[in-house]
Amino acid sequence: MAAEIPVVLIAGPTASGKSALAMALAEEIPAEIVSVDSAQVYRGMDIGTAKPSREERALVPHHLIDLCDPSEPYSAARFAVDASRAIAEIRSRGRVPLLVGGTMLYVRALLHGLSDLPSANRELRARLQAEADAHGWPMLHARLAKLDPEAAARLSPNDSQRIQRALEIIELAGEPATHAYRKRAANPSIAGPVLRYAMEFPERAQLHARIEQRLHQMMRLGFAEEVRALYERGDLDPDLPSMRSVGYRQLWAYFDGQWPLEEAVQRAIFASRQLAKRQLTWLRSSPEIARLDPRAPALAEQVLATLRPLLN
RNA sequence: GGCCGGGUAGCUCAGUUGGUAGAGCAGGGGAUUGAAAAUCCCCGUGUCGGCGGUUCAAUUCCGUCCCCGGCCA
Repeated sequence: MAAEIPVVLIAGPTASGKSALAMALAEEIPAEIVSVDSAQVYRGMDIGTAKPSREERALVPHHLIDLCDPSEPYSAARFAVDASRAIAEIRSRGRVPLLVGGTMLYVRALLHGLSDLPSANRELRARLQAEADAHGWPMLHARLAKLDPEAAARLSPNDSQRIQRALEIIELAGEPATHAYRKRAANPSIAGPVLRYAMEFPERAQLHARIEQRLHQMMRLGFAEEVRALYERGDLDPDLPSMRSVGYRQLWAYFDGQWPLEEAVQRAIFASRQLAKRQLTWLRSSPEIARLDPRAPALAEQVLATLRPLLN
């Protein structure tokens, strides 16, 4: 039965070798890759997101890549829908879905689900942002404290995004966000067995070295030219989710004349390390995810040993 | 060789009218429900270049030496 085909999750911080493992697995079993990556969904953002190459994509079908233009925001909710559909389709072909990526909120949305809440509202957010620009987020936090004391207590007066979202839910749902969460419990978006793995170097320094090497490699491949093309389009701005991505943000500031290229590169490396640290924090709160040492010999075999028996 | 600046946290620097010091960045830890590669919270002991001297007390004043800039020879 198709739904019984296991799904394999390969998570882990940036530059930890997730894609290489996925490709190695796909050589051994009939599989398709589902990207779990909030930046690879954007078209024209290839080098800086370490998007799989054309050759890799010809070898193994990849999903949830190049879904939208950098001018439009994607979201965790859309991901949950898109990913569960992709997983169902792959299973219906009798193949194994490999979920590969480091966007841990997306992993969570898929594995644990999201509550059924109103989606983002562009006009409302613009209005709240304008208020924040005029009076500061602490003022909006104070307003939230009146409408939903519980939510306000959880949030820092400076946590712009979550304050904005909480106020958005209240306005659109007509009730405090805290109540809405309770009434609409989250449900997992995928059924059936899920093998969970995460790539994690035993030493942080090893990851840091790989991150730095990879950023320099991206520069050699023309990362700066890629960002220049986006910068010169004229219709994008640095507040867009796409342009806030690691590397793109720093290179954008370079083209904007804020600092020299060398500094932009150094800052991009810092931002990558900080991203990796946050990804590892997510991972630590998920002990049910098995750890793999990226340098271990015959890595793919370790996973296949568990996976193969489930495929018959 | 002479003169002038500097040598303080991994880096860039502030500061102490003498009572052993603090910011930014980096780094570490945490949170994480439709922007998540985002957003936010917490964490700062380091022979204050070395050695002497003055002093109850020196990173701070004095001497000397070393190192790094700049200018002059």
